[in-house]
Amino acid sequence: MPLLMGGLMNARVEGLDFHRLFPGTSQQQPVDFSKVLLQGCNQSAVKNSILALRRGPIRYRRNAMIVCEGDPTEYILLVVSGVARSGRTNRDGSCHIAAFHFPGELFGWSCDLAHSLFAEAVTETLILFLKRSTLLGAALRDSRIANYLLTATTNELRRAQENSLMMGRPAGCRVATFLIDLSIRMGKSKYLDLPMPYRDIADHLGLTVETLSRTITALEKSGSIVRSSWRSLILRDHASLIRMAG
Amino acid sequence: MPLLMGGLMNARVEGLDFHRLFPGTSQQQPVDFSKVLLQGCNQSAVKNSILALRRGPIRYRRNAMIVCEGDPTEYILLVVSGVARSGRTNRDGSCHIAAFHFPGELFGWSCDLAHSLFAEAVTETLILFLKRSTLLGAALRDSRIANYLLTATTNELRRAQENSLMMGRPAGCRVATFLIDLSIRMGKSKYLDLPMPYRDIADHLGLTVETLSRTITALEKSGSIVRSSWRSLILRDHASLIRMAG
DNA sequence: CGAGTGATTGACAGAAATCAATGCAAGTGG
DNA sequence: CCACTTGCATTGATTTCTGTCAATCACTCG
Repeated sequence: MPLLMGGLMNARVEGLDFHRLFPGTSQQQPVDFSKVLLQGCNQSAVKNSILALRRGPIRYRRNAMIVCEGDPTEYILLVVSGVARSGRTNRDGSCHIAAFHFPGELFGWSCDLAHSLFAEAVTETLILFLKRSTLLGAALRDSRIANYLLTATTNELRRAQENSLMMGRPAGCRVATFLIDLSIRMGKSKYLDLPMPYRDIADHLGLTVETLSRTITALEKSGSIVRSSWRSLILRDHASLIRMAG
Repeated sequence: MPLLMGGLMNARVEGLDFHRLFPGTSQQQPVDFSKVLLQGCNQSAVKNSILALRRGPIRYRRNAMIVCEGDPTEYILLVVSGVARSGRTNRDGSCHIAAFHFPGELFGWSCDLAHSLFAEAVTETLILFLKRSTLLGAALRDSRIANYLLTATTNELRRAQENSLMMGRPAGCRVATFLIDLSIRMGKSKYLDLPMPYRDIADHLGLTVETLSRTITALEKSGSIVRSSWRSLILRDHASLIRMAG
């Protein structure tokens, strides 16, 4: 276990044995939270902000609610492993997923008192809770932490903007954009295992599952992608996908 | 001229006489930039960041380009007066407006080297250019400035999220949401003068001007709003608008 | 006054939603 | 080990909404 191994390995939090919470780790290979944090950013100073840790990590099962809309924004969420989604349920029952969150990503940040979006676990997910006030205090003392938060927020802003621009485009374009984006975020350029059900993707893209299914079938027929197995895609023709994404 | 009157009134910048640039001001009532800054935030410390001012204010005519997509992100933009829009032009010629920006709002922030969106003047607009590197340096020294930037970015993020959620909904809902939001941002609850043409609103909502026009006509027929004159609306039935916005 | 921009209205076409049924795989319990 | 259930995905038929094309109108500006 190289590099950043400070005093963090003793991060037994509130009586929870985190080795049991991290399926992939053993007592011999303790988890370094600062490493997870740094996945999202290249500023090493942020390691200190881990000290703001107060609660967690907590493990959530598939579809488990992490925070509700309207919950006080006491904590900021950091994905350690798995995938989370944030969004909103409309009064008519329809649901819109604003974003998916991958390991190393910070989300749930807000300047309001209440969360404007819910957060749920897409897969089995491990979430680290950072106390908002503590983090803000740390940011006030250490401007490098403030800069980290600024960078994280700016990235999320960029993503949200791209998303809202995409929503005005036809279905094929949205799906192609989503697939490309997902393959980049998951670090795979060719083989893509969708971690979330079609239902979620449709809710994210503002489509119905039926339209999504038809669109993916069309992409397959056109030869841009191949379905290797259940929720496993092969992006065969990157160029044509990018062309569709416009 | 109360309160914040520091040494800022002598803010003659690069040979420009800003009294000529501010139509509403005279030599006797110099403009206090920090006041404009503070419209967007309640942190008085930010006044210092005005020192990062390097270029501007510059006045733009209707539809004038302020920054292009791909321009280096050397400067952050602050709307002093008027309204600006930011967005992107697709290869097929269609245009999406990501956001409108009102006085006191900071935009064009990015962690990338190039602007991902263009910025244009909707009306006659006065823009203050804040040098990115200077502002970042100030943020490093003074964490209160960093916090101001964080707050501004978080607000923009919130707005972008709301926008992308809205884009998945039917036309009537989008228009109602937009009108309510605009009336709040412009500080009017009842009488609403649209500062931008229908073309821009349509591009922002992902609709065509025709659909927008029809939707507004429908809103008028249903009694929710009344058109008092050219681009002037009266929001007659707030409750029903909010109901439509869902 | 005429030209031009921006908004409105109508007829029509096309894309996506909706409704409904089927298929497919994983997990459950006997 | 096998029916059975359940959750997801697919496919087809039909409707609804929105975009497109085209004509007209209203207002502003030169």
